[in-house]
Parts: sequence; structure tokens; C-alpha cells
Amino acid sequence: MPQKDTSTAILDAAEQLFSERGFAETSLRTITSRAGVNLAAVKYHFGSKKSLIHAVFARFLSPFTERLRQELADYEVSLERQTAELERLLGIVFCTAMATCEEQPERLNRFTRLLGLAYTQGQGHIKRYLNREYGEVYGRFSELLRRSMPELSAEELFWRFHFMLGAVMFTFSGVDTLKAMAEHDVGRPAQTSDVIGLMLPFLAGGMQVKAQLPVLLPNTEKSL
Amino acid sequence: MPQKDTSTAILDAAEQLFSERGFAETSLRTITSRAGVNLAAVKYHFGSKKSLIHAVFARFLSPFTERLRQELADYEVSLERQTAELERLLGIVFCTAMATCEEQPERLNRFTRLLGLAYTQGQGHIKRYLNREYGEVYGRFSELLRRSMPELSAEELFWRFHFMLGAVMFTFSGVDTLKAMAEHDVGRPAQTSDVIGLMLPFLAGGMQVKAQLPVLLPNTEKSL
DNA sequence: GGCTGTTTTAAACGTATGTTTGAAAGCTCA
DNA sequence: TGAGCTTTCAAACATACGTTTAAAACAGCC
Repeated sequence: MPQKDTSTAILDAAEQLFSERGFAETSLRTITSRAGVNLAAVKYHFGSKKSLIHAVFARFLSPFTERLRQELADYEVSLERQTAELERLLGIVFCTAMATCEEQPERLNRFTRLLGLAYTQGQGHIKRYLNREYGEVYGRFSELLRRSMPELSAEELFWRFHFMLGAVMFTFSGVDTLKAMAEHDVGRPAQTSDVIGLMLPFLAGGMQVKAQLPVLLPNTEKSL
Repeated sequence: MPQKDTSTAILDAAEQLFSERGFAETSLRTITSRAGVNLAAVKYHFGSKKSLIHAVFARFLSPFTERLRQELADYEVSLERQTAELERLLGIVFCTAMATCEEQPERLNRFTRLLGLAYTQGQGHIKRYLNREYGEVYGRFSELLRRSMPELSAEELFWRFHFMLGAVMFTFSGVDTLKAMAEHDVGRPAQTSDVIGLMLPFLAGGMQVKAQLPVLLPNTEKSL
């Protein structure tokens, strides 16, 4: 393969540019010129910008969710022998994600950032697409999560899950900037697996902390 | 005041629309038509779209950082009598934010979402503006944070701080959607102060968890 | 070689955007 | 009232975008 075929050249450029600038801020002209192909190739191979965005997600998420479905199924049968454990469940997700792009580790950053953008930076069609296409695996995971924290109320679990999601998304969204800042501030370069290693205890610690008296804020007086 | 003056009408519409759709996705025509003013009024009162964005941030952040600077100074002198405590420090930030917009509590959501967008959805000029204008107070806070967790290494503190930031930003970014989901899933409607009350223990728990052996992920084998 | 279907190309189309203009309208104060 | 300044307004400008077109280039196969 002396040079990439047109579709993957477009997908590669789009994936990188979308993750750097967002969807609306990235024009098809920028993508095709970066990919070294004609503008109309997007229409020919994908149909429209919307479909291109979906294809970018699908190229990562389809292999990922396929692997994850299997891993979760294995984990589920293993629960008959041993007890559910939060860090193991989270580790499975991270490991599966890293394994999905093990030949290009930087894709994991790009991809988590894309997911974060899809969640925060609207364009409802992306969320609809993701939910329609990959909602089932998500449901399986969140059921296993619930089982791993049976003492937590549904409400607390819901919110803590999204706190966790936020920490992950936001961190990976800016992970390149953050790595640079960390190297500047702390001196030591960081790898993605290092960051995950630091993140897992944080997440597990936050998820598993025992609920405290939540009446702390209502009075917005000058001071606490 | 029978009707808002033009500048604040524009700022109100811009703040809301930016926080709903992002900066690039919101046109000046949408803003001015929502505000009920002429398109050219943006140029007249603010100069350009960039300056309008900066003004939206300034209208919230200037009063907020002024209050926060004072609160942090008070906290700092109180440290001579009592020991630093993480939850108290975080509580100060949340309380100051809520107090800054106590007559319009929904502005807090909008605003945290705007900050999150500024961080994730590039447009470098926003980050530069925020850092130039409000970087000093941020520095004070992060120094106090460091003092409240003296046992943590600089590296761990750095990363955990950004995990925390992510949980906050992401949650508020989608807090309206999340509240609706929570009400649907759990049945009970949630207020912003409730969410903060649930978030504080999570954050403190994650920040304060004792570091574990971080060598858990490096092998990206099929399973753990 | 010549035909057929696939892929690439340059150019144009229509639309939406941020910006700018110059005149009209409103306001203040003498 | 009328002059001087501020504010609004409708209209236009230049640019960038996603999309579409139709012809050219290419591929595989008889």
C-alpha cells in the first residue's frame, strides 16, 4: 500500500482535525486539503459532513464496543465466582480502549476528546447517532457498574457516574496540553497509561466514598 | 427600567445561546434577533464577535473573581488559627460562585458550561483572554489547594486537580440534560445545590484517597 | 483496443456568516 | 427650537462554507 486510500485519508484527517478544533470549526476544505484529496471526495465516499462525522466515530467505536461487549460478558460470568469490584470493571473499560488502538496510542486521546465534544458541544445528531448505534453496550456497562456498588442509592450512583465521566472526558480532552503543563510544572514527562494509573484511584475513591451530610451549601451566606 | 438596554440585552442573549450551542455555532444574527436589537449593534457596542465573547465572560467573572479574591484572603488568615481543609476550600469556591448569581441561579450552570466550552472547544483567544485577565486569582486558589493537601506529590496534585476540574465542568456543562435524566431515572427533581452537595464528597474523596500502586495498566493484554 | 463502471477533478451554486456603511432617529442641553 | 452627540437601522460587502455538477481520468475485463 504505497499511499492510503482516499476514504481512510479523509477519515484520518477528519479525526485529527475534529478532535483539535471541534466539528463546526473544521471545514471540509481543511480536511480534504490536509488529506491531499479533492473536496468532492467527501460527498462521493461519505455523502455529507454529518455522515463523515458518524463514520469517524464508527471507525473507532465499532471495534471498541465489539471487544468491550465480549470483555463485559467474560466479566459477568466471572462474577459467579468472585465478587464485583469497581476498579476491575473500570480497568476493563480502559484496557479495552487502549487495546483497540494499541498500534496508535495517541488515537485514544483523540477519541475520548471526540466523545467529550459530542457530549458538550451539541450538534444533537451526533448524540442521537451514538445512542442509536452503541447504546446497548453502554446499558450493559452501567448495569454492571450498579452491581459493583450495591450500597449506593440510584440517585447517588447516577450523579457519581457522571462526575466520573466528566473527569475522564475532560482529562483526555486536554490531555496533550495537560501533559505539556505537567512536564513543565513537575518536570517528568507523562504517558497516557501513567495518567490512567493516576486516574483510577481518584475515580474509585470518589465513587466509593461514603455519602456525607449533603446539607452544606443551601445557605449562600458570605462565608461558610 | 421598562426594557433592558441594548448592551445587556445582547449580553443576555449571547450568554444563553453561547452556552447552549457553543461559540462558533451561534451567529450574531441569532443573538441580535433573540435580543430584539439590530445586527450592527454588536459592532457598535462591542466591536466584534470576539470582543462580545470576552464581554460575556467578563460580566460574570469580574464580580466573581473579586469576591473570590476576598474570600480566599479571609480563608488564608483563618489558616493561622485552624488547619487547612480541602472541603472548606472547595466549598468557598462553590459558595462564591452561587452567591455571585444568587438572583439568577441558572446563570451558574450556564457559566460553568461556558468555561468548559472555552477549555475544550478551542478558539485559543478565549483561553488567552481568561488567563491574562483572571490568571492571578486562579494561582492563589491553586496555592491554597496545594497547602490543603501537603502530603500529595506535585504530580499527583496536578493531575487530581484536573480530574476534579473535569468532573465539575462536565457536570455543569450538561447539568440541565442530566437533571432531566435524573428526574426520569430516579424520579426526584434535583436542584443545583443538591448536585453540588453530591459532588463535594465525590471530589474530596477522589482528591484525598491514598495513592495506590499505579502499575496496573501498562500491559494491554486481552484482559486484566 | 474498447467498453463499463468506478473514482477523481475543477468549477460553480446557493446560502450563511462577520463586518461595514451611511443615513435616519433619538436624546441632551443651551 | 436647533445644534451636537449618541444610538439605531436597513442595506450591502466580502468571504467562507457545504453541496452539486458534469466532464475527465482511471481501473478491470472481454
